[in-house]
Amino acid sequence: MSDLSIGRLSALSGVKVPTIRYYESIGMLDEPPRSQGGQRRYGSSHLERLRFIRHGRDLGFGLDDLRALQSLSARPDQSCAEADSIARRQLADVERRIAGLEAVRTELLRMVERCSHGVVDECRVIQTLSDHGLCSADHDPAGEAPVG
Amino acid sequence: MSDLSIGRLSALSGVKVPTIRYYESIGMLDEPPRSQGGQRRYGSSHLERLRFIRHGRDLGFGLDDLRALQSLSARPDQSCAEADSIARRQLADVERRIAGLEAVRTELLRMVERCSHGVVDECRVIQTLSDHGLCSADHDPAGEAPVG
DNA sequence: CCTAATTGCTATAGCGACTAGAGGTTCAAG
DNA sequence: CTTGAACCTCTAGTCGCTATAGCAATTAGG
Repeated sequence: MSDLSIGRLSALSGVKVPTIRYYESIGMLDEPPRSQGGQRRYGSSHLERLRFIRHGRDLGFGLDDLRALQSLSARPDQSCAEADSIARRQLADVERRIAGLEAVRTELLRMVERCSHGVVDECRVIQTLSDHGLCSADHDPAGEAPVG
Repeated sequence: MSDLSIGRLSALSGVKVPTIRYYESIGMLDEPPRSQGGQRRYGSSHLERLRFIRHGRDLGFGLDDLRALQSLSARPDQSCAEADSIARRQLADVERRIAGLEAVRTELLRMVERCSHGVVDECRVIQTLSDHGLCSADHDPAGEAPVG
């Protein structure tokens, strides 16, 4: 119990102050005790939890997944099959997004390489956007999500 | 002027009906004339515009970028330098996101490969999330955005 | 002990790019 | 002329924050 202010918790966890309060508001993080003046005072368990969340977010997990993983880790005797399946699902999603982005990258490269740097009328960038038929690869639905 | 209903326009462009109305509401797409009963009736210029938007969105461009590119293409005599720079910026962004996702993929692979499929207490998936120190690579801020 | 700067508080609204739902109206085929 | 699919508007919700406003508490220096 290290009695951290929200600012120190933020610095130690790498999670921004408003984000910490947001996590509390949606039930991702336990409400901490308060100082006499009403300011939040955190302990080491909060820091651990926030680091877990931060790391999971960096890996692209959604908050719902992290909630599920968190509640699993509170029951250490259970099978980790569910954790495994969440992680595999996330892996598949990341691989799908990479594949989509690779196709997009290829087409963007073609666009900028062929741009003759002349006038808009002959601009490959705009021509290509106007006519999907000019594309080679398929770069259709790929996927999106946070990655940072 | 082919007098398309919003449903036919949607089918021909690959953009969903509510999305077409949304584009109109934010000024991405001109307001079409209406039938006597008040239903939207589109012409071929709307179809072209929507295909342009759709293709650009597939490539990850934001609506603001597409607005800029669209207004450039309305002035065909100008230099395409700005179009080129928008496309290059988008390319750089895509490459940054790919790099981030590759790092994430590597770590997710490590997680699931090392999972012994036992109990949660020994689960690599949860252990890894709990302790960033177990990671090899950096998989920090990478980037996010739609990818199509 | 006093003050000033920093940090904290709540509450609300906004971001991007849609998506979903309710509850009603118009259109086109038969 | 009926029927049912497609259309209409409007509002609210999604996800994961981020920003702003207008205060109150804490803390470091003198």
